[in-house]
Amino acid sequence: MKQNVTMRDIADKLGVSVVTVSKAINDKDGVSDELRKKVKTIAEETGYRFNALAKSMKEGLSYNIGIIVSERFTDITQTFYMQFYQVLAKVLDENHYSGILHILSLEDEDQLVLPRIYHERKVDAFIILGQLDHRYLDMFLETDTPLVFLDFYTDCPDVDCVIMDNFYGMYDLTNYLVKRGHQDIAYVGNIHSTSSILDRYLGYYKSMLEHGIPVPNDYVISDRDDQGQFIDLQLPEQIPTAFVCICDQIAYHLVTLLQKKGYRVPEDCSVVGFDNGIFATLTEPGLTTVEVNITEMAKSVVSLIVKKVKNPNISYGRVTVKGKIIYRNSVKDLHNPETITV
Amino acid sequence: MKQNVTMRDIADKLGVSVVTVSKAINDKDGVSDELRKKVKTIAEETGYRFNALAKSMKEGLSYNIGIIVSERFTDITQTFYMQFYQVLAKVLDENHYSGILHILSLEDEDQLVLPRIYHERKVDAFIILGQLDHRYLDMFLETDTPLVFLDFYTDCPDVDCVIMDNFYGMYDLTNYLVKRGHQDIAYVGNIHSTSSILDRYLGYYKSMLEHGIPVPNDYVISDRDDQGQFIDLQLPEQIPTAFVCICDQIAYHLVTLLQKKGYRVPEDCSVVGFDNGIFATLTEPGLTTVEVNITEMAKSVVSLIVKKVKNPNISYGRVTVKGKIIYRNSVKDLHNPETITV
DNA sequence: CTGAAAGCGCTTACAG
DNA sequence: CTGAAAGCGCTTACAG
Repeated sequence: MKQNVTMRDIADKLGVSVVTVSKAINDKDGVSDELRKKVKTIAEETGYRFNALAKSMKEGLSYNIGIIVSERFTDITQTFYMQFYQVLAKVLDENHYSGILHILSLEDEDQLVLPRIYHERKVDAFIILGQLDHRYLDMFLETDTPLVFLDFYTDCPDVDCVIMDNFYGMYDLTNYLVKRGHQDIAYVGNIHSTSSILDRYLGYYKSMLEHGIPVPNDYVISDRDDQGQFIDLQLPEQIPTAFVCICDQIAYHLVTLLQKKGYRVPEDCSVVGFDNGIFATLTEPGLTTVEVNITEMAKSVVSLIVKKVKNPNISYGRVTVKGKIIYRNSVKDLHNPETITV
Repeated sequence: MKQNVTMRDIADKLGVSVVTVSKAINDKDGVSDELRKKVKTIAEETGYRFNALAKSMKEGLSYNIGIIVSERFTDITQTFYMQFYQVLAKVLDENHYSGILHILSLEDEDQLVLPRIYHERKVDAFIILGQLDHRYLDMFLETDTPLVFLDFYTDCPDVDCVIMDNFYGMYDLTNYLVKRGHQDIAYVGNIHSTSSILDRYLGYYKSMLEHGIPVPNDYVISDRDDQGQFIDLQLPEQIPTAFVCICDQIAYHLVTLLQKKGYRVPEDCSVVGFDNGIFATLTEPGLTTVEVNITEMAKSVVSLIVKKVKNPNISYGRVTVKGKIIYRNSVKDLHNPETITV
């Protein structure tokens, strides 16, 4: 088999032009079916592989999308964004694009260094997965590159981003607890850490307001300091009947803590999480939680990106994707204390 | 700022040729320092970005590497390979390459469908991360693409692969237990599941043989069936003083199981894992385990790949990377029963 | 030190 | 339906 078979080779073999071969291979008009078939047969026989680079060169499009994730989100316990990346890779592939992951180091983020794949035009657009420093984002937005933020947003409504519907997700989850008879519901999470987390809090708060349930000060429990480091949880004197947690990981810690103190979950106290990640399955019982619809978000963001590559001037703004409650056994039904299930 | 600044634009602005601009930008000989400086200044001012595609076109190299991971290894609890991918992306970037992840679906693996990035020549070589079906591997090896296997190997010694030194890793870990006075050591893992796991078993077995310690039949406990599905662990009638586990995940399950049955770890029974992944930190106490040196493996594999792209005919065979024992508190020192630490 | 020519493998727009 | 010409943005090899 020859090393690098090109359209030229096929053309020569058939005594036609490369233009014709190109049309045949790409299923374009302007070739007879007969010739097309011949071309394809020869292509098959010679082991011809299309050279996407050459096409890219001509079009000025690489059909690659850069995906930027801060180093901060990649430690061993934070697997969520890598899970996300994986789905993105699949969805991009289905759309004939490839994803190139760029882990942004803390130094580069601070020094406002753009990735090499930007400087070398290796990608047509970027997806920024997870919050970055404002200065970095602002700088990035100044470039002419199509950009979509994924799983976070900024205060500028024109910037395109795809986010989970945190607000209604948590609202629905809290309503679920109320329907199960809970009135004493505490909230665990630092509401000042990210916009998503604040939105979740507001969803909880809306449900509480609507049901006329008071939220005492010590019922809003911080889980991390403003630098994002986890801190010890300060439980209220009187343990509530239910805890709503910002994410599964902190719910996992809470369940462990409660069990250590001798409380049974959900018999003595119900706990719900958010994300439906690995931590939701590690507690005993498993956590009732809200599943982030990663696949749907990936599809949205890819469809936005593809459109933006073609027309960089359109703005789509904030796109929201619904979550879904996953019912496990961490919630007690106070109306029917015997049954723990849904 | 002009949309697409090219070397042509810079050349025109300076009244020189593109050849000169090219040399200046790429720090090649044949331009005066003075001119070079001018070129770089203009490049900066105009927001010129190098077009890697054009270079690739000329050289016939994309500077992309495909990384193939089976869908099988990407579920929510298996974060190891994504962790690996992340490090690969960094190391590739340092070497001026980019990584393109391809999640291989079970169907494509079964139907022997090669990835799109292969057919479109979007990558110069492939890293196959994690065991695939033999038929698929054989087919892949038949193509002219440079290929390196990562974290597994086959029985063919010529095929390049980078693997963790499972044998000596487990050998050292078992020796450590023996030095701490353990004589009653069981093994948890299905030795028929992968070559790595078999090697780990053999490392354990070598240590036992060397120390003249017998291994009763019920001391080799399977953790999964031959399809890779986890099964319930069949503990021996008499609980040994220590368990050696194939991986942290199964060690985590074992610790949970033992604790449920009322055994304390490590007071009543010591447990060690392998991988130093997320599960090693989720037990109480944390697991003593062997750390797979992901960074070192990534560096090895990238260096191999880069060499193979330049010279596809060289074969490097099996390259082994040493692991490292991470000491936590899951092992009791039988010689000094008071102290649990190292 | 500087640059004209040729070419990487394809596609587009146009002519026949 | 078929194809000659031009070009995408660079680099290499060679001439001056």
